[in-house]
Amino acid sequence: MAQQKKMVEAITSRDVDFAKWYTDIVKKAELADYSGVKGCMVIRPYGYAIWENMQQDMDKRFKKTGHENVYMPMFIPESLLQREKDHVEGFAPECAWVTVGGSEKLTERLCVRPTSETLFCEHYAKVINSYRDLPKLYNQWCSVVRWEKTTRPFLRTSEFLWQEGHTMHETAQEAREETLRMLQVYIDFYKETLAIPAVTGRKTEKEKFAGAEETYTIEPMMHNGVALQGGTSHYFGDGFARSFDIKFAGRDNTLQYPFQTSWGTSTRMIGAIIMVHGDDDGLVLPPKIAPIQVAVIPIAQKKEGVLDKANELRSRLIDKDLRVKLDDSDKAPGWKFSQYEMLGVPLRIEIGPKDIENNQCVMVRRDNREKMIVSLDNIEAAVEQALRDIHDSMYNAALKNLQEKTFEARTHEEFLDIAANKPGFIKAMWCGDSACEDQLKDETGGVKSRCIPFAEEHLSDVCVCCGKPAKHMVYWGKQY
RNA sequence: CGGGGUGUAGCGCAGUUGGUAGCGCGCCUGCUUUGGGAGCAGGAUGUCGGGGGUUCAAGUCCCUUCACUCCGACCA
Repeated sequence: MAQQKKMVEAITSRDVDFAKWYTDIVKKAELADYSGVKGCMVIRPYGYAIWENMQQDMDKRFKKTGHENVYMPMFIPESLLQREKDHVEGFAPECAWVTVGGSEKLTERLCVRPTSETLFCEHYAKVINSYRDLPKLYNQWCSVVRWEKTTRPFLRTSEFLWQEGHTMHETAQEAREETLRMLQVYIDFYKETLAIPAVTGRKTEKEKFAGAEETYTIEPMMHNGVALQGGTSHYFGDGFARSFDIKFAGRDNTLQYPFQTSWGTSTRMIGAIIMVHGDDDGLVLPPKIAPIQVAVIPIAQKKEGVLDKANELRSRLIDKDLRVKLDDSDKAPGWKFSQYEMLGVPLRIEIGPKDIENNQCVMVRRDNREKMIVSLDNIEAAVEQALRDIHDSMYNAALKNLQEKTFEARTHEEFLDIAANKPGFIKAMWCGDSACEDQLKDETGGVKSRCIPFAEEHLSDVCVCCGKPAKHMVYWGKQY
């Protein structure tokens, strides 16, 4: 066999051109396609199946923590949006507006929701009257629109799918606990489901959400060392409640303002999966969310008994609730191997006449190409074990990348040197002044504070930028 | 929003001094194949991104729009 004579659908190497590699995978793994609508993408069945699997997993976690799903309107009247000053200032530049309905010009224009805090608040004002109505733990699955200047599939599109949780609590303490609880849900989801490790912590004043008192973030690192804000959880205090006049009668029979949180993750996570786990042969999907977990490839399938055996194998695995595809198309086996690698299918099983003779099959892991000859007697257990192993290996490989690309800077020169020469995160001390964040960003061409981690280390006494006494250790890095 | 690039068959591309549309892959049919992107034979496929202009004649020149992409400024 002439090996790889024609790489028909070859993709750009990850190390040669990361950006092109990324879009190649989006297209060739059939995750999404460009549409005729500026800045918007078509999420194709395979990409949407990944999103559905993520949704199901997260939704269970939200329900387990006591949340209920609701649906709010997709339009926000301008007057409603303007109720909270910081919020509207933050979002005004990226709002899309509806000004005409039918042929009538609207008396008040409608914003296509960029996020739904204001709508939740308007509703909460009606349904919260007593401390007995609290907490309100709502979540919404929907799409939102942000008029972005430049877009990239999954990472930044004008419209994107997401979930937004919005909760109201009797006390600040409870709301703060909720903010951190949901951040932890995200951290667990990233680790247990997406096999993605991340740095987490609190955003600086400069980087926090418009209208929030505190913003917490999960920041996974992509293979090339660039960060992606992977999910955020906000504590609002009672600021929105005051702006929207949400009041409840407390246990002491006084009128009080409730305390609020919101938290969100989006289809951007699909971008993270691509850039954390993918390689030069295509996508590599974490088994938990892979639309196809096992691809069964029959060899010499026209030979007597091969397809029967392959079908039997498929049925046995499906009985274990595994997502299995048996590809009995008349493509050559080598073509199928490459195709399912491109699609990131975690496990491939080859079964041919020789295997059947020996009551075995060949199992090949997508993540490390390891080939295993496995007896058909307890193939179910072997597959389930392999999928667990794949998940763990993927997580560990991503963790290794994160650790190897995290550096410490103690001086200004050191910081600039690392920023210029070593892609990744930089740990460095900071005085707390946003002017230093601005300066470092300018000097480095885009390195920004990612977060103040929960467990800060003491690297030195002074700010890496201005030399004044340091208040915090901050993770810094470029972001998508 | 500034600077570059691209738009021709499903995909990737070629198309010269303007002269009537081409290649590879894929697709369809048949036969042979099957353990890393199979072989042979036959076949189908185009508003040349849209609009306007110059010309006897425009994929090609001019104007104008739209979309995509990369690099900056702004952001889930």
